[in-house]
Amino acid sequence: MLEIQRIRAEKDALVKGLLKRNIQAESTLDEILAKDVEWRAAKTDLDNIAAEMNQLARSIGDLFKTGKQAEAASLKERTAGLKVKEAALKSTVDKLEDEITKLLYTLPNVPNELVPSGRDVNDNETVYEQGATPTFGFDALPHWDLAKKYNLIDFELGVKVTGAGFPFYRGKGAKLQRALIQFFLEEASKDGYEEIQAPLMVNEASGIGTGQLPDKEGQMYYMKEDDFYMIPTAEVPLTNIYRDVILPGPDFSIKMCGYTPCFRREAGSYGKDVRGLNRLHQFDKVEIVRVEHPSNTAQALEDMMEHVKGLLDKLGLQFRILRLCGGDMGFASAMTYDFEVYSAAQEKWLEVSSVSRFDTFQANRLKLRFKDADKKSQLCHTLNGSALALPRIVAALLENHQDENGIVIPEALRPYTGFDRID
RNA sequence: GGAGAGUUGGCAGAGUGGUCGAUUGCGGCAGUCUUGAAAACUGUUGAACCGCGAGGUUCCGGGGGUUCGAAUCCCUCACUCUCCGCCA
Repeated sequence: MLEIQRIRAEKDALVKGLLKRNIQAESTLDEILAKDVEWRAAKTDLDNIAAEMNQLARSIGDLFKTGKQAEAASLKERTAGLKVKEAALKSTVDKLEDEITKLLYTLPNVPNELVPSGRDVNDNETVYEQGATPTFGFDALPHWDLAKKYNLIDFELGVKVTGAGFPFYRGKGAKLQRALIQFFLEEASKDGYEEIQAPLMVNEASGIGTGQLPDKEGQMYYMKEDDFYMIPTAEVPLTNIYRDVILPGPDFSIKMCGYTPCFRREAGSYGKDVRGLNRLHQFDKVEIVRVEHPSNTAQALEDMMEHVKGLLDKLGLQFRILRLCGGDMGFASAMTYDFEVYSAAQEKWLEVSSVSRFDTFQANRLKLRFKDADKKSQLCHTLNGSALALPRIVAALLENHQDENGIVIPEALRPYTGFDRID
């Protein structure tokens, strides 16, 4: 959520920035500012009346103590009128606050200056590419065929036991999952991220903190009896560790990582995009999350990119990095890099990681602050990224490392799998 | 699931209707002393909002109520702890 102070101070810049998302925000911002002026006026009046009432109450107390009942009674009468006024102003103030907050919730984050304007995936900027498309002397199979052929993943069994999008991984398929998780976690640890095991369900306040709520509750599985939400990503519990936290000083850099299954309802998805591992309701992911001083955010984002690059490099996958255009970025992001691996058999790019900086957008909701050198509270910056999401990595590994008799496990992964081939 | 007890500032913990945003201790910060540190002593130390400022307002788990006045009384919800039951 954008800060009201920022809208007061730099409305024009925000309008310009949001244009990159193809959002005409001027009228909304003007409406917010108009309500803000109204709110401040009403708030001042309310405060003054409250001050007057406090004063009267004190006087009445004194009069009672000194036995001047009659005078006290006459003062009491004066408070009656004030009470009515106070109630009216209070409801005006509350209403305005509510309206302003609702409007603020509708506004996405303002893109960083590096973000290109644009409408959709076609306007994304490729900033890096590595690796070559593998060539096969035979008909390369898509991963769902490979998974069946080598008995790695059973989608139909998942449908029987739960439903579509909840596959079973078996044998070497299951071991490969476990190896990847272990590999990703170890690599993150080497880069200084603290490993954390987090709850897989969160409460409503946490959902609001990271921006899943309100509005996007349809994307999360919900436990009605207990009012819990299944996490769609480890970002939610990890970032919410720092909800309502004020860090004591300006010198901090918090790096966390965690493996969790992720649960997504994916309402509205359909067609070939959901084939095989491309889109699941439950999948595994290692997430990296950072809380940074605003002056360190740009560097932190670059560090995270390098980390993810290292992972894909070690897995021997062809990949590219895109800087997303305004229209393709997530709601809370100020800048996002997407990592895509090339799926040789499907002949298309698959998104395997998304690394984003949110600046103060999440921190404002979370009330995550630090004390600067002047002991003043300032909002922290948050960042996060997948490092990495498993399903599409598995898809790419199977497809790109296949030969006629099986699948070759990349060197870096062998210490974790304990085998070098699937066949 | 049953019964009971709680929820107060970074932590511990007072406070049962009137200058209480809150005694005190610990912790933090600053200073005195010291070559330096520790100890001791002194001072200081919650957050948000409005205001150029002076200052004002709000917050004692959340919400509502009683009252001139609520941390304190009432209602309600949430959460935590203890004991019993069940159980990985």
